[in-house]
Amino acid sequence: MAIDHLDGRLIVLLAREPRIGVLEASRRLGVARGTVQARLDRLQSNGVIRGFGPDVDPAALGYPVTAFATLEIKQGQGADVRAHLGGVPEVLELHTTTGHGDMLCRLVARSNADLQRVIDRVVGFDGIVRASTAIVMENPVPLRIIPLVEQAAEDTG
Amino acid sequence: MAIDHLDGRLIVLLAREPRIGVLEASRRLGVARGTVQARLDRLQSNGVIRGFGPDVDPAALGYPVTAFATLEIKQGQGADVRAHLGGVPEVLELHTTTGHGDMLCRLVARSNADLQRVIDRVVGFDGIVRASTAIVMENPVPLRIIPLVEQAAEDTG
DNA sequence: CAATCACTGGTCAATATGTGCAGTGGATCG
DNA sequence: CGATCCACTGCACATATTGACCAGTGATTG
Repeated sequence: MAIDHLDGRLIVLLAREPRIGVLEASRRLGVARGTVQARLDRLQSNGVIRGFGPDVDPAALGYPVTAFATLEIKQGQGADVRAHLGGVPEVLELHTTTGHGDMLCRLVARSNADLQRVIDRVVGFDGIVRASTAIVMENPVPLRIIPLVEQAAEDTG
Repeated sequence: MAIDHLDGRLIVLLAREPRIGVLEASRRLGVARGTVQARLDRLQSNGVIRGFGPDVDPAALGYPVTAFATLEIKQGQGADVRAHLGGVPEVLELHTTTGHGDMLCRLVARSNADLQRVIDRVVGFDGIVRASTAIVMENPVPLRIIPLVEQAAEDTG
C-alpha cells in the first residue's frame, strides 16, 4: 500500500513515457530488469496501478464540451438513478457526495446545444428532483497523478 | 477525428485488456497486424488516444478520500489561483466553469481530517474568496470511456 | 548464527516489434 | 472506361523484448 522511492520513480517514468517497456525502464532506473518486473507485479496486485488502458480524449472523439452536474435525488431513489445514469454514455463518472447536492456527475457533449440533449436525458428520470450544471470553460490542471505519486514516495522513502 | 467501427473495437479491446499488444489485438479483431498498427498510429497522432499511462489508484496510494471543491475567485486573480493550485499535489484536476462558482477542483486526502489540511492549503490563498466542498461517498460510475467510444463508433461506421 | 528477503546479473526459448514488400479490392476522378 | 489512390492483406526478416528461470550477494531479522 505504501510505495517507496523506486516505486515512485517507476510510476512517474511510466506515466511520462508509457511505451518504454520493462527492459528500458530498468535501464533508466539503473536497476535489474527482474526488479522492475517484481515492482510492477507488486504495484498491480496492490491495486496501486490498475492497468495501462488507453487514455482517450473525448474532445478528439467529437465531444469537446465537458460539464459537471450536481443532482438532487428523491429519497430512496439512489439505486435507480445510478442505473439510469450508468446507461448514459455521456456520463463519464458519477459520485454520491455530501453537501448541497446528492450526486455529482461529469458529462460530455458534442456542443453546447448537444449538452442540452444530454442534460435532458440525464434529468429526464423520475428520481431526480433538481440538477444544476456547470460548464467547463478551461482545464488548467488536467487530471494528473504524478505530483501525488511523488509526494507519496517522499513520505515513505 | 471521427472513428469508425474498427477503431472503436480496437479502443474498447485495449481498454479492457491493455496488455495484449498489437499482434494479439490483430488476432482478436480478425485483421492484419499492419492494420492495427496503422490504426493505432493514426489514433495517437489524431490525439484520440493520448497515451497508455499507468492508471494509478489514489486510494491504494494512501489517499482514499476524494472531494470536489467549488471555488469563487477574486476578479483578475485567475492566473495566480491556477498556479497556486497547480502546486498542490492533492489537486488532481482543476476546471474553470460557468455557474455559481468560478472553478471546480478534484481533491484527494489521506483521511477526512487530512482533507481539512488540504482544503486549508487550497483556500489559503489570497485570490480565493470562498470555497464549498462536497466529499465523495460512493463512486457508482468510475471514470470511464468505453460507452462513449462505442457510441462514437456507432455514429460513424 | 541461520533464515529470510530483495536485488543482481546472467541465461534460455518463445514471442513481439519495426520494417518493408508485392498483391488485391474498392472508391474516386478525369 | 482506365488510371490512380488508398487501405488492407499476408508474408518475410532482423532485432528487441518478454517471461521464466538460476546462483550469488548483502541487509535485516528472529
